[in-house]
Amino acid sequence: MTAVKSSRRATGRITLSDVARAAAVSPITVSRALRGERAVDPALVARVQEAAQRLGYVPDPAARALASQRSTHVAVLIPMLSNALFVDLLEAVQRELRPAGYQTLIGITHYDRQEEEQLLREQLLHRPAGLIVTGFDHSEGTRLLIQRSGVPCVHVMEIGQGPGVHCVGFSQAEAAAAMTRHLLQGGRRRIAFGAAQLDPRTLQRLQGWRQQMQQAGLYDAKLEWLNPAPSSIALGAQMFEQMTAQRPAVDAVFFCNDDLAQGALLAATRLKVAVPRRVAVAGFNDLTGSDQMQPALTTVRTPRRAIGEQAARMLLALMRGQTVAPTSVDLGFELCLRDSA
Amino acid sequence: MTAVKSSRRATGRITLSDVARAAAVSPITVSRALRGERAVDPALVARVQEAAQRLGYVPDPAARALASQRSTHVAVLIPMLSNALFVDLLEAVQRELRPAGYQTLIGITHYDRQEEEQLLREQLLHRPAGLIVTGFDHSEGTRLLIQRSGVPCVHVMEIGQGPGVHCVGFSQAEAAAAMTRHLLQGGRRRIAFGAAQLDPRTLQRLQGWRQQMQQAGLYDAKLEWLNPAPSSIALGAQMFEQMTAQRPAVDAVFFCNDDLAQGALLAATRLKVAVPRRVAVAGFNDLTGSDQMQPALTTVRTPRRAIGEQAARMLLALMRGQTVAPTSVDLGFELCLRDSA
DNA sequence: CTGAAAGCGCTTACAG
DNA sequence: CTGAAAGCGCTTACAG
Repeated sequence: MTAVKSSRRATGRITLSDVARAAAVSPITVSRALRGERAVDPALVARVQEAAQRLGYVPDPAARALASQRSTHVAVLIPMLSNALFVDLLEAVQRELRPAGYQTLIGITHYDRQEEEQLLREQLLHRPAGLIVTGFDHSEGTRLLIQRSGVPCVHVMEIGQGPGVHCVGFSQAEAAAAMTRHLLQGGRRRIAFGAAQLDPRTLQRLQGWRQQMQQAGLYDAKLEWLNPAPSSIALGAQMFEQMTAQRPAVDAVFFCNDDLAQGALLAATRLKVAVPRRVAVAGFNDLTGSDQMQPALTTVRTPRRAIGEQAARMLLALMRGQTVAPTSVDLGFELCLRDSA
Repeated sequence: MTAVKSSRRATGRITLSDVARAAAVSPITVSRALRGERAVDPALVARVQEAAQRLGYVPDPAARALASQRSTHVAVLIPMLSNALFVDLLEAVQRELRPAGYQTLIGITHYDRQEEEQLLREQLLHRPAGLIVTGFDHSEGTRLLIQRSGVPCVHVMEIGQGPGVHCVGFSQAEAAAAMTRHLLQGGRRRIAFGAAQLDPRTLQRLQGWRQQMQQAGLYDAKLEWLNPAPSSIALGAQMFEQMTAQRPAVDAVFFCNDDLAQGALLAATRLKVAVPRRVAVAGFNDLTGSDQMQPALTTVRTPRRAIGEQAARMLLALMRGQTVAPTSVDLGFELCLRDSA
């Protein structure tokens, strides 16, 4: 015989007050017991949890967000989903965040700083509990928005921005340098660098290659093959064709991303250019399919799943108000030596 | 000289009341004017809009959701982001929804009906304004949740479920049948069907192939090469190797997805199996890279971007309370004949 | 066409 | 350790 409250705007939803009534405590106590906040009598906590369970109570995210000025959303800003790298990253982030009760709000920036700022502005209206952004190359507006919002933020894919900035990634420049050293050690002298998109991380890889080539006394600006168009298999094929036609002396090409390298290998087959005999080909990221290429692609394996996982965990700690140390986590990389270089 | 309201819990946010004060009307009038709801005196609308603009007012999504029992979120349930198909779909959806003021909440089901139901249950707590789900193969619980929630819903990728169900897609079976007919017309007799994942749409394609083969009097269960593992380039290579070893008489293989077919072409190169001379290879979806393969892959081009766009527009109309006709939109497909078959 | 009142379902800030 | 009151910023339902 329960008296049914019937308001003009009743939603039928089980509320905190319903649980409070069932457990014979005040709504505030229910709120605290369920969130594990402050000290609540363990006996009451048990009673409240039992009642909540029995009634099938689930907190209303909108009400909670309005009252606490903080939602259960985590905004994730990534450049592009068509780069499989970010799909892996995102899946790892979601796998950590969802069980903790957070929803992921994805913003695709298309490698555009203005679009990123606009997206962030929109996301911030939802008062996200946390933020995950790609790299450090942001507009001044973006930087200010992040800072002033006070929302915990973790940067992914890159490392090293001094204290106060939380990040999980690896050194893009060092990874590229390591692959360049491998090519040099293999006896290659005229090692070209093929890059597309020309986003910040690509340029850091370019720097790593440059530095090694200069150190070896082999740097030549003509070996840089840069194209601002989006990275793709087709573009890699096209770049490889042009390169072999215009730079016949090149004995290795290091591509900034595997899709370009895969395209190059397909073009090499078509053009009957012997890989690695005449030209070695190396890629970056170890994307799906690279191990199946003819010859199998030598590349740099990057830990994007681990980055997503660690970044999410770091953010979870920050959102709980904990202090995180170290603030910069370097997850390294691995040379993946196969047959093409 | 404005009097600054200073509450114990002030958030610093510009609110509806601030705009109301500035425009010298009541908050309700501001609410109505800004949403374009009901009839408001055009002069007042202008005054309100001017004030809102000047103060930089943006509505609070949480407050709005709490009061109206409806958020500005649209939940999108898709099987997997590692299938480029769904990335294309998703990008198209976002491109339509974002300018209309809706945020996309992505749920990845991993082709699992129970996970889909769980995700939907979580999403529904956020009172989404709309729902986009993949296909029609849902658990009974999912079906009930959608129905009882009353949230407008559009199904994508498939068509034809009778009235009352909104969908945008194409006939998977017919598309597969068309490719099978092409292979038959090319003189192929022992056409194998290679499939992975075995999700509902893959099985519909299998049906389309079966029906054509039976009609041609060429059906043989041994030609079905089915693997429940996730679709990938590596798996396609492996399946092709096994098939050519165990079914030497096969003169064509029709794969249910391009990644499998790409892997098969790479394996063929490795095994020195002449494509299409000895075995024709066909794929499905025309994914990135298929045009670059050696030989270029013959496949079925599917309109996933158009599907995303149309589905989003249909949903927008439904969310506005409009009636949509027709409720089922068939966007067709296109044979993409290249060199491999 | 416009508004005063009440309410959406939580949490904060203050007391005790 | 627990609670009564007030408030978060909107919209609904009812009047006029």
